[in-house]
Amino acid sequence: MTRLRSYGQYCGVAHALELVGERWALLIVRDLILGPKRFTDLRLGLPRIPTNVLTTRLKELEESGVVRRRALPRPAASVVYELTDYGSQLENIVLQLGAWGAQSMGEPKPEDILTADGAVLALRTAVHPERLNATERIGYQLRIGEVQVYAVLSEAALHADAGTLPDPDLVITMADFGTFKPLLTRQLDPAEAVVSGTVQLTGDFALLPRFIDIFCLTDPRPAPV
Amino acid sequence: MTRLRSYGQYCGVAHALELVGERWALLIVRDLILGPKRFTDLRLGLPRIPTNVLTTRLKELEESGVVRRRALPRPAASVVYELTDYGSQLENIVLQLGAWGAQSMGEPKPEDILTADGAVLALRTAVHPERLNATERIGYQLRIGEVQVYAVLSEAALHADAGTLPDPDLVITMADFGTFKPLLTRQLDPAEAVVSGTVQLTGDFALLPRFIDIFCLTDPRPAPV
DNA sequence: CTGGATCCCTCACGATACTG
DNA sequence: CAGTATCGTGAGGGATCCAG
Repeated sequence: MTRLRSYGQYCGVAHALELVGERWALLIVRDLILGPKRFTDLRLGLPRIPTNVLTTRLKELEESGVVRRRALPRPAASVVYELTDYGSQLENIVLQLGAWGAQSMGEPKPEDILTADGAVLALRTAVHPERLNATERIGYQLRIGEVQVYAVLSEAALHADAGTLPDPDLVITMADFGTFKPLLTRQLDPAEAVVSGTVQLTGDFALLPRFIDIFCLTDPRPAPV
Repeated sequence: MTRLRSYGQYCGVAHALELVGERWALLIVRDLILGPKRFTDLRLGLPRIPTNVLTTRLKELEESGVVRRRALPRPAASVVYELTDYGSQLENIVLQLGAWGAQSMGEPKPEDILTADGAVLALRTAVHPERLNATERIGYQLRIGEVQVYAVLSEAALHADAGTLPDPDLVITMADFGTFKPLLTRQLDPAEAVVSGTVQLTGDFALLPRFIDIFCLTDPRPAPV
């Protein structure tokens, strides 16, 4: 049933692509990086995926040892999919691939969506950990189109997730999520964006440059671990 | 003609996969990492690829700005494909993907081949640059099945390529290329392999442990640049 | 409501043959 | 050498249906 199409090469890259190179597979891994998810959650994050393809991919990834299927204990009569240890080793590769792809990403097409997971991933990709300092404690709330995500910098670490923060130091709002990437790549000047109303701020305005500094996709980046 | 199937997400990973996520695409990039290649060279390195698919992929990769098609000057009435600067940024990602895939790679199947490029890539992936030292100068010649590749360590850098070396310090020969990966992952004990005849040596035997030490896929690795 | 299974259609892939 | 042409197959896309 699960026929793995071989590339006919004894090569790590070829074998890796046999495991996670099928269409949709790496996007499933991407969504699972942020934590275990149910079938339906994955569907929502991958709006165009046919359910049969999702089923097939999950089976293949499970068989490959990348994903584990786990039944939740009572009372949640449900099932979650999560990355195995082996699958988790893809995390940095997927993030780097995202950073590479983001460079050549233009305006969003009309049918494109931005998920909260996508925004969180973008923050985790873009962050420059070496620029954080231990004494600093900042809470950013982002509203990007419909999605709400937050980023907390404390103890030289980033905590980013979907949802809202109780007392953010700065709320950054943009109606169009097409604004987000130019901001992170410095194609869009923050000050200008605020003046033109493309980006709206609530809170300590002075924390915006710091945000751009910490989350910049184009600055040279020390190698991730 | 070139219809790019969209994933419908405004996300760096999704966009990256639209550029290089099609079947065979990353293997083409992989082969081009080692330098410009002609159409026929690519065919030889990708033994199972249909020529029309290779043509299509090259066009798509060119359109995506990953690959550049360049006509060679006279007298070589020919064409080569090479990575653009943007495409070259995939190098580390592809190597890391190869290291990830190699971990779960079993015995080669009967139809699998090993190309010289594959072996060179494996060496460049497996090398621990931080273990090289500036004073050391070693030339290894490897014969893995039919392929011949060499690795020269000098001035704390690795030079690996297909072909032969004039005066190697150690020649490492293995008839079956299935032996190569277990050696690099320390699943196969070098001393045992030599005693059993799976691996044959000519030259300074004492340089074999050093080889395994420098090229070890499983040891924790400082982040690549 | 979650977690799929089934059906049908289309197009990308794969194999082979052929050409400038 | 560097591709095009042709054609069959099967994986992906999309809608619908079903069991717990």
